[in-house]
Amino acid sequence: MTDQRTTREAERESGEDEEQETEESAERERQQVCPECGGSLLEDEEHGETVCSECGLVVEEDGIDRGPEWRAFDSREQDQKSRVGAPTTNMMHDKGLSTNIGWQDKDAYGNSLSGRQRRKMQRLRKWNERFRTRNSKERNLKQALGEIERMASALGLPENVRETASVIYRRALGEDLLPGRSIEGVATSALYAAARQANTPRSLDEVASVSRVGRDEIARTYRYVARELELEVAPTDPASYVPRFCSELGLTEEVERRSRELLGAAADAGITSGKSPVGLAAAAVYAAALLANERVTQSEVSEVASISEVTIRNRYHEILEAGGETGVEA
DNA sequence: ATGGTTTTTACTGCGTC
DNA sequence: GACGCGGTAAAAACCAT
Repeated sequence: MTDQRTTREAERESGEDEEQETEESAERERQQVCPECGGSLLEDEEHGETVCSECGLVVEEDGIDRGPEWRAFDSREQDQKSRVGAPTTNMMHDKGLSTNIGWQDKDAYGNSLSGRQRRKMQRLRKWNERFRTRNSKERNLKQALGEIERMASALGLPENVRETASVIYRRALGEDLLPGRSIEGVATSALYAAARQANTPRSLDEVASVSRVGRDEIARTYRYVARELELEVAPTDPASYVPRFCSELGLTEEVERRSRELLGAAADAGITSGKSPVGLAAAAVYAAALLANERVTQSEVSEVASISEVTIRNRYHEILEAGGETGVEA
């Protein structure tokens, strides 16, 4: 120990080269000795640091945490997140490999069971049945979650939306809302609802464009699911479309801010009710860009908002009228 | 199913680059 | 002359009843 320190210090004084330095630090790490005071080092796995027990010097940060990188809150999530799950469970149900417990309370020799044994078998039967039915739902769920994942990524929706969509889907599954409806349709509806709830809405058309089912079915299923699950989905706030439109059109924050002002003024003037939120947002963005002298054409806006130019024209006249009276002017 | 409202489609005229 | 914009009429879509 003392020898090592002295030789190291000697090296340092005699002008070390780079290679020697890195080699030396690697050695230090291996030997678990603090470079400052020579005390022994402790690994703090939770913070991913290696710390000196004597002087508290942090030798190494961002170490490798060898624990799981996720947490599972229930068994379903554990299944979903596990990276070692065998695919055989998927096949079991279909291949008839699952266990069946006979209903006769007889043992292998045909003798009747004692009351104690009978009760035990009843419990086993119950749980076996629970797990079996759960398995079929599980497979259903996997497919749906895959779809949600795919569509969310195609629509550029963030993690939390996928999370919410999954939760909604599971609830639908749990409440037996699936029979008579396609997995696709319900999955899409869940995603649509989740996007709205997270204030990053996508229009029905946008959602339909990445889904395997048509818009009408999505709308129908969505209504049904939303009603059955009593999802509280507030009418979409037009302002929640603004950031996306602005960024897709390459407009500045200034435009974004003004768009919100205009929408606020329009809401106060009471001209927003009954109008499509997308149309209002698109019109506000267009108007705001005009006021801020940033060049955008109506057709460009209609493109990103997937709304007709006519609607933009109609709305933005109304908006400017309302905005002008409320003090937002050019 | 129906009627009222909103949005879309399609077309036309006007001004500008 | 193409393009952006505005307006209009009729059709389609939407929504509550």
